[in-house]
Amino acid sequence: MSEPRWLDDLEMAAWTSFVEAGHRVDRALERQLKDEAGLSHPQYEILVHLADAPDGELRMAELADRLITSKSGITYQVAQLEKLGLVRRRACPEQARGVYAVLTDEGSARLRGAAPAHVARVREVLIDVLDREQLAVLAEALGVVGRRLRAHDRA
Amino acid sequence: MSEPRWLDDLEMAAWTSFVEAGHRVDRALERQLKDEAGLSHPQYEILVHLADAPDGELRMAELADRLITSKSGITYQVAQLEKLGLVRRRACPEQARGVYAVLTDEGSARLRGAAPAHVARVREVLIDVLDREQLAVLAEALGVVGRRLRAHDRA
DNA sequence: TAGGTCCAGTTCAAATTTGAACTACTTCGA
DNA sequence: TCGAAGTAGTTCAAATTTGAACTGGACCTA
Repeated sequence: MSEPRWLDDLEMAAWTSFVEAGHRVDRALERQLKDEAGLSHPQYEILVHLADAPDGELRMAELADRLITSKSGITYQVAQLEKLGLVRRRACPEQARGVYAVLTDEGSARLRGAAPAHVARVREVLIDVLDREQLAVLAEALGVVGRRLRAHDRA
Repeated sequence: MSEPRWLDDLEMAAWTSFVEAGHRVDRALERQLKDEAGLSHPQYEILVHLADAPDGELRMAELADRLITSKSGITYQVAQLEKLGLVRRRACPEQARGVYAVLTDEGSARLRGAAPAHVARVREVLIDVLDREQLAVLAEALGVVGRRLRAHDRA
């Protein structure tokens, strides 16, 4: 290991802000969803990604990749959502070992009901606090960071 | 609930980038610390905050606030670190019910050993990917987001 | 077509995290 | 000086998360 290059003041400020904001926003939304929709954040995210997908269905591995969590975590959370009747499993017709998670009508309704309050909170804690220029830089800068790691994670 | 104001393209891009980057960076650092230092991210963070504090000690509640986690979570992780000999508990002399977590010499040494590789990874995944202007906007924008929520959390 | 290697998901045990009691001390206010 | 409310941490059970092993097919390749 060579000489470490420590972070200067600006770098440190960017780093700590990023970490703190990430954690606090997470917690705020976790609470909001639990209180107002009775869903955990991972559960809500699963519903969102399914709703976005064509036919409201996605393979388990695809879900794990999008939620940035482990395969077993997805198995568990999809099982929870299945108990709630919000998601259904469907064997993949071609790939024998494949499984689709499918959004049910009830899941879709639940998501529609939960979304407005969730979006309102997202605005309140993040979006509406920033101006357009800041949003643009965030989108661009963190977009690059995310894509680099995503590519690396898949490799 | 009034009409929800949905997110426009820019807002949505900022939001999803923020969430994805947050999760992926977290995971990358989690792995790095576990592999190269044998510490979990929360454990590492505790050591960092203690090292920053005067006399290397902090009250349990103060740690919980800085790590943005629950009180019981701190009790648990400090217990883990105590088993490893990296942290020690000390009764607070004045407030009878108070407890300090204190960084031990061994904890301090472990942190010094772990820091260079950790910083290198932080640079690799986030800092060195961005230019100075982007870092400045990140620090400013997310700084505001974090401080607002921190104030709210304490209230 | 036998044997090897991947793959997609699941299962399992262990570690962690959470919130809700609970414990004991402190601090007020009457 | 009594008792009600607060504080600071801990404990506990339940929920979640993780990685490692496992399962059963699919896909080579000789």
